[in-house]
Parts: sequence; C-alpha cells; structure tokens
Amino acid sequence: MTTRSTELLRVAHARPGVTRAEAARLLGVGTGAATEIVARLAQASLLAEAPAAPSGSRGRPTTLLVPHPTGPLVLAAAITHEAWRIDVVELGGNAVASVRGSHAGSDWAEVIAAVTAAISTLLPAYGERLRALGVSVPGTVSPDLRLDASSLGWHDVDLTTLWPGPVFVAGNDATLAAAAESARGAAQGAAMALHLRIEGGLGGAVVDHGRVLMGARGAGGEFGHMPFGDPAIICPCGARGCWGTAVDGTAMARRLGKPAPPDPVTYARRIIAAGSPVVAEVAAALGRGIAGLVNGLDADLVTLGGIGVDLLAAVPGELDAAYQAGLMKVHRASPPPIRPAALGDDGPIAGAGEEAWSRLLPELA
Amino acid sequence: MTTRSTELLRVAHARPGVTRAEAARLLGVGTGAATEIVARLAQASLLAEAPAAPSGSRGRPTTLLVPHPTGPLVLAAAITHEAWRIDVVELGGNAVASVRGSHAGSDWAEVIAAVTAAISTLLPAYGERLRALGVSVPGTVSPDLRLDASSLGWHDVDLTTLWPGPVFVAGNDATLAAAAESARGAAQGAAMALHLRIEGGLGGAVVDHGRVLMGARGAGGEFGHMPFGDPAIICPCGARGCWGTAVDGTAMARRLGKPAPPDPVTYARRIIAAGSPVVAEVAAALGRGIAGLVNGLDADLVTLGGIGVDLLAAVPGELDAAYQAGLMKVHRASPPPIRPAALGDDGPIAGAGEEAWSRLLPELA
DNA sequence: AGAATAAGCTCTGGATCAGAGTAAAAGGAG
DNA sequence: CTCCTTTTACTCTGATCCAGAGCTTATTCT
Repeated sequence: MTTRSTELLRVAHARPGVTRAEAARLLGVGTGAATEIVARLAQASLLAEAPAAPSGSRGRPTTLLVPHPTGPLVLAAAITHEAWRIDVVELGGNAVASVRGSHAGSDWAEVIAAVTAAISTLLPAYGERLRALGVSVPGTVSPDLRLDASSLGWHDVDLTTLWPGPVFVAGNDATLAAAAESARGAAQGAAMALHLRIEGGLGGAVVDHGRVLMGARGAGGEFGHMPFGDPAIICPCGARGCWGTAVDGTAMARRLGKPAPPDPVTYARRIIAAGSPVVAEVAAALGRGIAGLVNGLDADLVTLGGIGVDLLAAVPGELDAAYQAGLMKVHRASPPPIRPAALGDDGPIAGAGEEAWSRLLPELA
Repeated sequence: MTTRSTELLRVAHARPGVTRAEAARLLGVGTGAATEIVARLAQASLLAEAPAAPSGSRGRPTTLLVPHPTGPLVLAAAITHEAWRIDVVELGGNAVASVRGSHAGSDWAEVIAAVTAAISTLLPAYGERLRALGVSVPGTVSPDLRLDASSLGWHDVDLTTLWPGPVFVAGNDATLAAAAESARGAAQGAAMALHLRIEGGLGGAVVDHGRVLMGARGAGGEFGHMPFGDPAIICPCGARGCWGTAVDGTAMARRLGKPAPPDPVTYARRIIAAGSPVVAEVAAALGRGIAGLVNGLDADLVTLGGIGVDLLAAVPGELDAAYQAGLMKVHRASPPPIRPAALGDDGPIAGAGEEAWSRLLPELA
C-alpha cells in the first residue's frame, strides 16, 4: 500500500497491543492520518482494533491494535539435528498453533518429508492466510537458499522446495536466535548486540541497531572459527586455533583427557553440573574471546545461548574475570553486560518467525 | 522535500554525471515524475543539468545530473598526528578547494586553533553554501562527538566547537576510509566488506551493504585489539595478545630485538623496503587474522590501507598463504580477495566527505 | 452536573506521482 | 535533403495520501 501503512504494521508487530494513539505518535502522523491508515489496514484484514483496558486516566479511551482474526499468518520452522517444530505465527509474534516431531536419523530426505507433510496438514486449516515461511536450520544458508550443515552430512541442499510462495527466508539457528533476542528478547534496544550460542559448536551473530548481519554468503556469525584458541588444535573446519574448539563439550573432554563425546551438548551439561574444574577453564576461554569481539566490534550488549547460559550460571566469576581482563581499558569503566538469552531454546524458531514477518510486511502494505 | 527527491540526490551523489533517464530508471519512476523532481531540485539549487556528450546512438539526447553551481557544499577535514587538511566537497564527491597545514607538536589546542582558523578563511569564500562538516580523526569518537586518541594524549576532547551548524559528523580515520572505499573505492558493491588500516596501530571497519558499522560508542573496527596475537605481549590498551601488537612497526622492531621506534609507520616502511625476514612473519600474522575475521563475519572482500598495502606488495605469497591456511574450508574454494585500498591516503578525508554528504542529503530534500 | 482531558472523526487543500499522450532531438535509410 | 525510427523529455489529468484545523466522543475529576 504505502510507506506509512508498512510502518504502522511494523509498529503493531514489534509491540503487539500498542494503543492506537501511541502508534500514531511513534509514526509522527496526526490523528486524522491515523484514522485513515488504520481503516485501510482493517479493510485489508491486516489489523483489528480491540477495546483497551481502562487506563485510569482521563480522556476518551483508546483502542489497541491487534492482529486481524482472519489476517495473514506466517509459518516459522526450526529444524535441529534431532527434531523439528513448526509454529503458526500471527502478527505480533504470537504462535497460534504448533506442530512438532523428531527424526532419529539424520537423513535429510526423511527430515524434509516430515516437514513437508506437516506443512501440508497446516495448509487446509489456515489456507490462504499462510503467506510466508521462515526456517531455522543448524547450518549455513546461502543467499540462494541452499543449506550446508557439514556436521550432519547435509551438503548443498535445496531448501526452496519447502515453500511454494514468494516470501521464504531461511537462516542459521544462531543467527535467527540473535534476531529474536534483539527484537523481543534480552537485546532489545541495544545499539550493537552480540549473540553467542554454544551447542555442537559456537555460532552467533552481530546485530546492528536491530539489523542482523547475515554475511555475504549467509555464514555470518561463525565466531567459533576465529583464532582465539590454541593453535595446536586443528578444527574440523580446516583452520587452527579456532575458538569453538576451546569452549564446547569436546573441549571439556579434551581437557579431561577423554575422547570426544558423541553428544557434546549433554556431555557439557553433565560436566558443568558435576562442577569439574575444567568448567572454569572453558568459561575463561569464552570470556576472553567475548572480550576480543567486544573490543573489535564495540558491542554494548552480549547475549549467550545454549551451553553459554549454563557456563554463565555455573562460574560467573571466572567468566567475568577473563572478560574484564581481555577488554580494552576504554571499555572497562562500564563493560557491556553479558546476559543469558531471554528466549532460551525458542530463540531460533522465534527468529525464523521474526524474519518471515519482517520480509512479509512490505509485501502486504 | 520528499523521499523520491532524496533518493534522486543520493543517486546523483553516488554516481556523479548520471544521465537523467538512467537515474529515473534506477529510482523506478516514470519520466513524468523525473521531470517534476529534477525541476524541483534545480529550483532549490541542488541539482543542475548539463548536456551529455553525444552517445552515438539514436534518440533524443539526455542530460547529465551535475551539482548545481551555487548548490550546497560540505567541508571534509582530516586531522592526523602531524598534519591537517580541509577539502570543500561538492555533490558527487569532487573537491573544489583544499587547504592544509601541519602541526609539529601534538597539542590539541594548537590543532583546533589551526583548523578553526582555516574554516574561518573558507567561510567568506563559500558562505551559506557550506552546510556540513565531516572530520576524520586518529582516534575514537563517541556518539556525542567526543574524541579520544590515547596515543596522542587527546582525551575526551569536545569536537562540537569545530562546527556551529547542525550537520556535523566525526569519525575514526580507519572507519571513514572504509566508508570511502565502499562508496567510491575498491570495495564498491561488496555485500560485506572488511577494511583494515595499519598505521600506528591496526584499525578498520566492517561495511555491510554500504553501511559502515560505527559501534555502540563509535569504537567499531578496533580489530587491532582482538586477541589474535601472542598472549605474552601486553598491549597499551590493557589487554594481552592484541593482534595490533603483532603487525605494526613496533612488532617488527620487537622481532628484530630493537627498541620501539618513535615513528612506527616510517620505520615499518624502511624495514619492508630493506626486505628483512621479519616482514614475512608480520605479513603472516596479518593474513591469519584476516582469515579469522573473514571466517567470523563472512566478508566477501577485504581492503588494506596504510602499511597493509606495503606488506601486500612486498610479500604477497606469505600473506596469502597464512590467509588461506586460516580460512574455513567452505571459504577456500573462492577466498574473498584482499585488495589494496584504491583511495590510498585520501581514504579518511574522502570518507569524511561521504559521511557528511550522506547525513546532509536527507536534510536538503 | 459540569469542567477537564485525551482521543477519535470529518473535511479541505496541497503535494506527489503514475500513466497516457505529445513533442523534441538525434541517427539512419533512401 | 527528407522521412522514419529511436530515445528521451515535457504536459496534462486523475488518484492517493496526508497534514492541519475544527469538531465530536468518552472518560475522570471536582
């Protein structure tokens, strides 16, 4: 429709349940224009108005901008190494339905069959209302939507078959989790947020004023492959001294003189719970690397996901000491805080929904 | 004025001398709208039309969009540790005048007096046409325009006294050089460009689709303080193992067992010219770090400034070997090229002009 | 009940631009 | 040289969007 309509929708999406008057103020339009724009969006089944709870103050009561009951919806999917989940997400980010399943094997054909079947079951229920798909995957996605997840044996997989429509986004789980944290989680309002997510490896993303940096080939945020680690250790990626080899479950096993565990995530959680002294060492390696990234990128906030949350909870002192020691003096006066991700394991699917909505909005208005 | 006017001005600035018809195509407007918008901008003394050179093909000859002869101008200033320079820049980036001087001492009061005096001499000549100032400085600039250049003893200096007008930008020299390389230099069109500049230390910037990441406190791109170096070496910044301590003139002196040189830049140039074996070692440290940044940020192009250009010219093989070895396998098939900066030492001042124009344009139209 | 307050609604006029049609300025063919 | 083709620029009409002023509505406070 028009620029203002898109902006209003964006506000309504970012802050579901805003009052109509506040949305008008945020857009910088007069009340006359607000009337017209809201009417147009309601006519197009994009927005609806609901009576607001009594504010207690004087004045004519305002209305809340809520998603239209028959308005467009977005599918958000998250595929992990062992399971998948699909949410139906309305404007504002609320999930109105959810389907999930697991896949023991890591055969891509099996995964895509299950996901495609699940999407097919949702199509009759929501029909034309489903307008976009966002997918989170445990690997990198090129700009032409091809997935590469080396550790799972998925190479150059074409994702476009998942969705026939024009609005389709796919991205790395850590990248999308970062987008979600910035939009609705612990990194709201940060000028330059850094998100780090330790699971099998270490991934993340940089978010500049709410915009996630995807990288030239969709592989942005692979901080695990920056050489903050021990140069003697060769990473499966082919380089040496990768930071990721110093902070995950495999690193803990190596420090304990044990063979690499088959499931580094649960292994790491067990070691952390056991209170092993290697936990502090790994946390220090994490803190030092975070400091390096903060120095280089001038982030003002760091959020941690996956095992990072457990490390932060278990040995906050060690992590913070290494972090402080690695910071430039200029940052030490007020070090950017390191916080656990607010969305937890829902980060990737929430981010998939966010990105799908973000791409759909300009098409609608 | 309006969005389209700003867009047209931006096109005319980015590609000085575009034909009017092509600009209309780039904006996606019809010829009718183009007539009206150009007329409006000409009326406001922002654009002028010049006859185009004969194209040799059929059709009514188009006109070129050029800066208006009495249109707005921008001041671009570059302050270094020993000299200063001010350019008067018209739309399109062309400098119509230039003043320069040097300051032997590093007393900020002296510097600001000289620069302020130079600006005063330019004011009567160009008067109201001067609408904005962009300044490049060898330090970090906070969002509230305070400069910190530790190595020169300039701490928390207020820059706002330099310019009375509302449109005033200031930034780090390496950051601004990156902006210039992306707008008009070797990094044009890159999706994610990385610029590195070695002088006294190592600075740079990340440029995502033409937008420079300034960081939360204006200290983005301090890659010299990421821990890619030897942890035994303590950096003046307070951290250990900073990459910057491994790649500049001071690093060369240390490897040669010499004391730190007073002027590391000329010292480094001399060592490189002499063909010392430490040059290859330093180039390798540079290449390895670049690989780490490319891995982490998924850059598709790297530009080098300052001593980096000399290193690249002197020992390209060593630099490239270390770069390749540090890249993840996925990047090795087509490694992002490492190129010398096209603008050379003019990068910072060109970037100051770019940023000033970029901020001024929306105010005009 | 009446004043005060905050918000929504209606109407007018101006700015912007898309689209269609027309005019202008060049090269090429005869 | 004249006419045709090609490309671009100009003119005109109508639709859309929205700012601003003034008015109406719904609520709380006194």
